[in-house]
Amino acid sequence: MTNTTRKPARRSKAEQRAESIEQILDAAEFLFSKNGLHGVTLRDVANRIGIHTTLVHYYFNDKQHLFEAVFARRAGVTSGRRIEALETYEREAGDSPTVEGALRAFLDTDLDLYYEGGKHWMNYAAFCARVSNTPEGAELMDKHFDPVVLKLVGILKRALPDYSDEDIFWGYHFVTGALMNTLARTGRIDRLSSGLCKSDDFPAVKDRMARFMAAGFLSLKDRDL
Amino acid sequence: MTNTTRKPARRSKAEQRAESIEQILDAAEFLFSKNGLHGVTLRDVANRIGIHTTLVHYYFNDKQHLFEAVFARRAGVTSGRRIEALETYEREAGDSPTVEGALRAFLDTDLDLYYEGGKHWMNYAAFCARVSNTPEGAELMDKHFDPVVLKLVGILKRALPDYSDEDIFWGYHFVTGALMNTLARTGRIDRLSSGLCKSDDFPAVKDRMARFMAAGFLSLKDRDL
DNA sequence: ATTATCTATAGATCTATAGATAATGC
DNA sequence: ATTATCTATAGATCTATAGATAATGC
Repeated sequence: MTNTTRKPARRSKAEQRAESIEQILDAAEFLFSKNGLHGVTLRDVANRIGIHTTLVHYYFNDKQHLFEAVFARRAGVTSGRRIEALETYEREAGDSPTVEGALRAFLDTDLDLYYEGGKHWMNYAAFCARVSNTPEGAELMDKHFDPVVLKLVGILKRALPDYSDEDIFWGYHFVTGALMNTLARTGRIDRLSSGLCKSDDFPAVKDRMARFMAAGFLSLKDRDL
Repeated sequence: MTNTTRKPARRSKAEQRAESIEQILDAAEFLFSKNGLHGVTLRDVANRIGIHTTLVHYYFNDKQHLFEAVFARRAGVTSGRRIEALETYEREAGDSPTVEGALRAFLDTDLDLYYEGGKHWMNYAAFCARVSNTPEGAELMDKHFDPVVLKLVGILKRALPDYSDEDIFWGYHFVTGALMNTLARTGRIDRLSSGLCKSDDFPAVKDRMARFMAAGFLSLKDRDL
């Protein structure tokens, strides 16, 4: 076996730095997804990858910064992909976008990303869901995801021109709740259904979710209240 | 002013015990709803009501027991009320229950309880939502809420006799996600909608939710996948 | 010379327990 | 006599920092 078939034993400092940072972020992402900001110590993170606690400080200063770095690392990818999918759909649909079309661009694109992205992306999904209803997570959700959500809302308004803004926003509120419950993968649906449904089965969710939610939106027409 | 118009200055030991326990549970409920199990210290709880930390130990042994006591205190009430509402609906609907009717018994009954129950019930709602996707909360959800959920699922199956169990359970999964997002009252919908919608506005949710979700269930008929 | 990593440790905080004090209950 | 509450404190753990060590980079 020649030397060319294996990685060089020596890594440049830049590579070493990048690798350490990624390892720390991966470990933190997993642990935060399970236990939240306060349920994870810097020691937990360091122990998980066999480094010293102080190295986490060296790279991230403190726990809050580490938390925000975990959130930010993948936020741009999911947000960017969905914005792109929504813009593509808008062009295709022309003057007559539908609720289901917009929701497919928004939801299916994201579910695919996590499901096809492997373990780390699934951890990130759980992380987002876990922290979405915490004080720490709330402002990060606003900061990173407001643009893509408002893009979706804009298309929904065009698809439902006679709807009030309140109806659109409350509909989105239901959609995001259902999505977060999916991303969290708590195993509750598995236990409730005696194993018939699996929390990890994002394709099963994708098969149903956009259609389900689109019908929900349409049902709000002519509410007699 | 005579003595009969005011409460007696002396409380019996039983009263004193009950009052201290309630105060501790109220404080813990509020703090856990904001920061979760790990984000709250026993000192935080004690300080909030001006007692010594050790008194929390005296009544609840440790933090985990306090947490479970907070969960359990009101779980029976919400579960019982909804089971009763579902049974009443079943009797009224006879052989032809509807999805929307079942969901109204399940959702509206609960939203009313929190909204009309005042501050403490709203805190409990946020507490449940906050911990529903945590390892600590998951098993408590199972333990306390499985019966009422399975009751709802049973009626939904009768309302949708040609549906697969998977479709029913995934539909419930969407419903509970949207409900938890409502109970959490994170303020995100407020900010997204520039104040048009309010997280606290449970009547607005009640006006839309059962109808929205019922239409979602009905849309899953004849899925071509 | 610079930077990645580790050693040692200070200082703060948290949980939990033992035992004292003060009130109620019989 | 019993029980609600407080005082004092042990022991564990956590964050954060200062400074040493070992590797890469020029």
